[in-house]
Amino acid sequence: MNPQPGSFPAAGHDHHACVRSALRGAERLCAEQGLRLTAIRRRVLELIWQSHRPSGAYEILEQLAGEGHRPSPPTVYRALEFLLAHGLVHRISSRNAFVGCSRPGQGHMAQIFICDRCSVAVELADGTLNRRIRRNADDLHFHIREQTVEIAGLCPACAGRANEG
Amino acid sequence: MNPQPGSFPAAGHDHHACVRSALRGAERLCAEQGLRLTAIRRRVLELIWQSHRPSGAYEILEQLAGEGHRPSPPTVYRALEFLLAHGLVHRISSRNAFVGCSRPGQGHMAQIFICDRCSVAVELADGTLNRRIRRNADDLHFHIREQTVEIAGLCPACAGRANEG
DNA sequence: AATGAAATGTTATCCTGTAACACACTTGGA
DNA sequence: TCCAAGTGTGTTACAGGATAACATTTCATT
Repeated sequence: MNPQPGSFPAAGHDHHACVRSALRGAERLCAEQGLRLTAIRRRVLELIWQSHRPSGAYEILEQLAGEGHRPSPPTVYRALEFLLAHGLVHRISSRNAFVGCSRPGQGHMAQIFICDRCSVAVELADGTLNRRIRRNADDLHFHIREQTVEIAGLCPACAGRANEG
Repeated sequence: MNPQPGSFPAAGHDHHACVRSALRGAERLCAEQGLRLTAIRRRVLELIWQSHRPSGAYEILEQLAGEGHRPSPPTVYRALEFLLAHGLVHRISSRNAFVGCSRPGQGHMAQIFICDRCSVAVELADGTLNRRIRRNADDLHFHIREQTVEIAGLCPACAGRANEG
C-alpha cells in the first residue's frame, strides 16, 4: 500500500510496504513508457523512499558510498534528474532536497506540507487549489510551466508535543 | 507609485518610481517599528529593486564590490535576513534569489509568478487561494508557519514572442 | 566616558549543483 | 557478426550558495 496520499503517515505504518509499492509503481511506469530504470536510478529512488523525509543529494551520495559504490555528484544528480523528469520524485526547493512522489504518472501539480520539526513531508493534489492558481495565471496572461507549492509548519504529531523539547 | 501588484510591469513603466516607492515604504515601515534601516540594508534593498528580476546574493555582492564596499558573503546574507524577516523582500526558493516585496508589512502569504525567459517576477496575494491552502492544512491538522508558492512559466510579453529567439 | 546590545568585518569552510570530456553499454541495422 | 548512434555512467574540476565562529565597531543610553 502506498503511503496514504493526503495524510501524515501513522506512527506504526508499514514502511517497507511503502518502499515496495513505490518501486513497483516505478517499474510499472517505466515499463509502460519504455524508460530504463537502471540500477543506479532504482537504488536512488529506493534510498529516497527510505523515509518520508526529503533527502539531500549528498545524503544519498553518502549512503551509496557506504555501500561501496562511491559515485560522484553528477551520477546522483543524473539519477535525480531522471526521476524528476518522469514524476517519480519531487524536488523540495525550500530545502534543496528530494522526496518520493506518492502518485507517479499523475501530473505534478502537488502541494507539499513539510514538518519543521520531524521533516516528514506529505503531498496533496487539490484540484480546486490548482484551478485557482491556473485562474490567477490566466488573469495575468501567464503561461504556467511548473508550480512549486511548499507549506512549512508542524505536522499533527509534532504540534501535539510542541511545548516539550 | 509601487509596481502594480498583480500585473506584469508595462514596457515603459517608470522604474525609478518603483525604487523610490519601495525605499520610502521601507523607511516608513522601519520608522514605525523602530527598526534600523542601516546603510548596507538600505543599499541591498535598493540593489534588489534595480529590476523586477530576482537577484542572487552573489550578484548583489558583486554590485557592492563594484562600488568599493567589497563586503563578504555574511554581510550580504545578514542584510537579506533582516529584509526577509521584516517582509521587505521575498526569497525565491526555486532560484536561490531575492526579489522586492510589493506590499511590505502586509503579511507574507504571496504567490509569485516568474518568467522563465525574462526572469521578471510578479507577486499576488490571493485570499481565496490562501484560504484554500489553510483549509487543506486544517484537514491535515497541520500548523502552517510559512508558505512558498512559486509559479514558473512565460509572462505575457515573452509568451507573445515564444517562437522567435 | 562607560556599558551593553546590535550590527558589521573577517576568515574559513561547508553544502549544492554543473561543465566538460572520456568511457561503456545497449540496440537496431548493414 | 560487426558497426554506428544514442543513451547512460565515470571522473575531474569547479562554480555558486550559504553559514559557523570569532573579532571589531557602532549606537543608544546611562
